[in-house]
Amino acid sequence: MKEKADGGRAVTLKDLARELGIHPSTVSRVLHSGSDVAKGAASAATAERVRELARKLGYSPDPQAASLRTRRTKLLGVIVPRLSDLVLAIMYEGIDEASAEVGYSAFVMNSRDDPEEQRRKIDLMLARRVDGLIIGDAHLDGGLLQELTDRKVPFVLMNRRVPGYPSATCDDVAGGELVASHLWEMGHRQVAVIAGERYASTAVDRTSGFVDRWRSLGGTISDDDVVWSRFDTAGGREAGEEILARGKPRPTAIFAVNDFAAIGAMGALRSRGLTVGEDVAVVGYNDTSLAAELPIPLTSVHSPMADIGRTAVQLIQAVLRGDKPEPAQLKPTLCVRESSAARASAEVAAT
Amino acid sequence: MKEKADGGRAVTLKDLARELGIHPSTVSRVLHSGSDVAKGAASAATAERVRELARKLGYSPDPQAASLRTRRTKLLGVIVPRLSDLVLAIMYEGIDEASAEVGYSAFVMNSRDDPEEQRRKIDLMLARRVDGLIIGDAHLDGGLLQELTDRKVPFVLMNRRVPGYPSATCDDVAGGELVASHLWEMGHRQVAVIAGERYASTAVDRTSGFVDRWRSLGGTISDDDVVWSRFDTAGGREAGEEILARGKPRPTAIFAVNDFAAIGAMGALRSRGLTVGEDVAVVGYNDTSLAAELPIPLTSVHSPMADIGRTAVQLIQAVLRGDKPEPAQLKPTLCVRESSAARASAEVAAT
DNA sequence: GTCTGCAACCCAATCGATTGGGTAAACTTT
DNA sequence: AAAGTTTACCCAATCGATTGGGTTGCAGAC
Repeated sequence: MKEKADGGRAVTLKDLARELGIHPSTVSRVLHSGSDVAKGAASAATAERVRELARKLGYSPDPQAASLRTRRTKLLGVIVPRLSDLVLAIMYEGIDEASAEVGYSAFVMNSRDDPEEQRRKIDLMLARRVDGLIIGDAHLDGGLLQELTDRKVPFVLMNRRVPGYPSATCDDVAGGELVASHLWEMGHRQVAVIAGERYASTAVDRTSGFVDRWRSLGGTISDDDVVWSRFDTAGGREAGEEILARGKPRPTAIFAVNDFAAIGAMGALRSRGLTVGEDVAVVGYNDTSLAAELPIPLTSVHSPMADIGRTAVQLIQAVLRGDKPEPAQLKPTLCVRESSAARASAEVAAT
Repeated sequence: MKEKADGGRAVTLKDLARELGIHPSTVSRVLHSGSDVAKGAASAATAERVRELARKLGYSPDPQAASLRTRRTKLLGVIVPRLSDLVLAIMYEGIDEASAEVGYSAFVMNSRDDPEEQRRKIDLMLARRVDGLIIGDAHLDGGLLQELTDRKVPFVLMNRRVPGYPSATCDDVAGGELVASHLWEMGHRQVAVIAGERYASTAVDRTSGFVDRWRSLGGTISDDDVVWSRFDTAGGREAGEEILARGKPRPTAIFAVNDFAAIGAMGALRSRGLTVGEDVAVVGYNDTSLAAELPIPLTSVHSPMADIGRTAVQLIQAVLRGDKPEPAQLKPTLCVRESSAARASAEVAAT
């Protein structure tokens, strides 16, 4: 809080140098290098004087100037579908913290999952000369990613994965499996899935994890028990209504791949006079803070969102060092709550 | 998507100049100035050649270099309590859009409403040489703000106001008044307020707007009908429980100054076996996307969150131009839903 | 007594864009 | 035709930090 302490301009290396009667480059070396380069650059006594004065005057290096020379901005660009999606917001909080810890700053922008916007935002970030990108809105048909690779732009994926690229995600297949096992054990035999957007690995993986496990347990589930939808509450409501409107026997359980979609589905059930947790079990995904606080608390797969963000920062650091890190998949856990705590009601289960 | 088009380095002014056989400064003037300075700098023909080549090579100016010279970074720093608060996330979306429109980029950081964090984050932003700050987490006892003013750091407040500083907020007093009028009209006479954090103008204004209007309508409300709390769901639940645990007659309506607190309060009511909207009306604030989608849809004061963000950008632009803009207060509107749609039940109202 | 080596610095170019101050040539004006 | 005015540019310094390549002075080696 003092780099402009006395009304005027910020303190520069030159100011320090002048004050101490030494050359700016010496000051730079002292301040810049941990102690390795610092040796040989100045005597211990001088180094101490430099550090002392820097502290006193509240010197803080101008990152603009530094990066002009070093060609590194210590800036990370983060692209998410929308920051008002709680899941992404929390991942971003993880990024923000982790990147600050390693001396980077993060920039976020929304793409609204619109391919054109994704391009535009990436361009904006590159124009700002970010050192690397964390992409939270990757689409499975990733032409864009190939292009970035060709252009040698360092990037990692977060939240959603695309095979062949480094990514930090939840192990969504495992998450889907957890739900399948849980619902099966609770005696459900008729289920439906609100699957999310087809272009997102989160949706695809959670769904396929669920479906595969369900079948391996001996359950049957057909393609039209899987409804693709938007991730938000309204999308979940529509999907829920679609499921209920079908001619088929009503499912005793619904798995929505996202808490917000699950909330929407709960709304649809309620509109039909059905009680969530009694007539129909509902399970969500991500265990957002709301899940536990809903009037009927929502069973949800807990995914370590902040850690996913932190991991993404580690991965991009590795990429910037020139490594090619393996995808990281963090483990989900199931939080069973009232919305799916009761066994499937006998008559229906017997159907 | 092409400034690094052919594998190598980014295109610079010098590259363009060399290619065209003219001086970099001429290129700069052509590209930089809208057409005013451009005239006199180069012939129309040359100007066209420059623009043409710039387009072809995908030239994008290095903002680092530019800002080193111009002392402007075109960067805005945004501080919010937490981005995982949907309200702030949406305001940030407004900022993001509006700032992009005027050629700025925005940086966000979380302060978690912790004064020490606020300082630290502000320092980080200033170290990045942001042109101005948008502060979304101002505390009413604003020593920090005075300090920033003294240091001549350009800033505006958003979401929360502090008298004497430029700010973009919802007219929270008016919002509180809307709720008071509504509940009064619905026949409620015993009410309680979940007031939020004392240090936030949002909490204080909404509460005082409500209380003052309530009294002017002839209602009575005492200090202990107002419970200060955190803004999140857990805080709302605790406050709700506190209200219900008091010896006093149970209120027929609760106004929570925040949707999440309202949801928490709804949970507390439900745990007691009370039905929201029948036994007790609940009203929230902000009309977040969830409000309408809850199992029992929540009456809420709609505040134009994205517009508040956009307005904050306009204000900071004004400050950067040297103006001293007046605080902007955007108008809220009331969205009545099921949680408060029924008239207060007669027996209780008659008490 | 010269030479080598090291410690402790200094110098100047560099990154890319911007900008105040030119200047040469062409074109008017009188 | 001399003087003035435009037009269309160019030059070089500047912003602040970094860095490869010196230089100086002194100590100890031979």
